[in-house]
Amino acid sequence: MSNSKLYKGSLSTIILQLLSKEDKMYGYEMTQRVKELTKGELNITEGALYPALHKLEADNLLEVEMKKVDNRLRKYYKLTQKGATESVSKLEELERFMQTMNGLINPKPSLG
Amino acid sequence: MSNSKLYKGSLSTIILQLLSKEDKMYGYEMTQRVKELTKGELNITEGALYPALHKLEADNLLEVEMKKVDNRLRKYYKLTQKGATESVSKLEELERFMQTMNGLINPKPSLG
DNA sequence: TTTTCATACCTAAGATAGTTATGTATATTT
DNA sequence: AAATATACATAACTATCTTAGGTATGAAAA
Repeated sequence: MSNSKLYKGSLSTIILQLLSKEDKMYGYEMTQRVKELTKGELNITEGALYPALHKLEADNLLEVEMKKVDNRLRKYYKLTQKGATESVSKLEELERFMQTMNGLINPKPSLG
Repeated sequence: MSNSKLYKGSLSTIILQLLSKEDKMYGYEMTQRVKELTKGELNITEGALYPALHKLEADNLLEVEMKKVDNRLRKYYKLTQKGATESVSKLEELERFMQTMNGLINPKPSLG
């Protein structure tokens, strides 16, 4: 995924975020999209991605549609209603996380 | 630690960051400091903290000094030279991570 | 033409970093 | 006297990832 351990725990957030911007995507496409959006900084491994997709589907956040393209099978994922809601709260969670970490590395001096 | 899984992988960064601002701290003090700095958003559990401190010490990033205060034992940790260097690179890593995540949730439209 | 690379899915073993629960001990507060 | 705060610690469990493999098709390079 990356040499940095900070990405641990962020994969489902990333997937939901991708799908909130794009109606439907398939797994391999997500790895490529993330690679280009992050200029190679983040490479999602398939061993992490596919289990994560299956879990999101099992949790009813994603639904699947199979499609055959060029004689090759693709599994397109899209957000369910529940998934759309979750993607919003995951985004808020991420923003809260970043604010919190910022407050830790750059503490405001207490007034007084 | 927090209900959010995003903090997973950030603990050593946080510890090093605390110690780059404060000459020496002991474990319990770190949990309290983080709690106040994050207004309760982040509570470091002892089950996570102590093993993390031991690992940082084993990796030669921290050194220990025992002190008896009020008849209670405290283990004060401070950065080694190596730890000071590492705290800087961990900080850069965190900032890169946040930039990357920001680029994912708020992609710049490609020019053209 | 055969091998390699890209596309496209998948799982399983192992590593790692947490949680939850528990233990010890002293000091303070209720 | 009992509960809470201080201060350390470990152990069983869980979740998420890495590493390493597997299947299969199509395109490019050797």
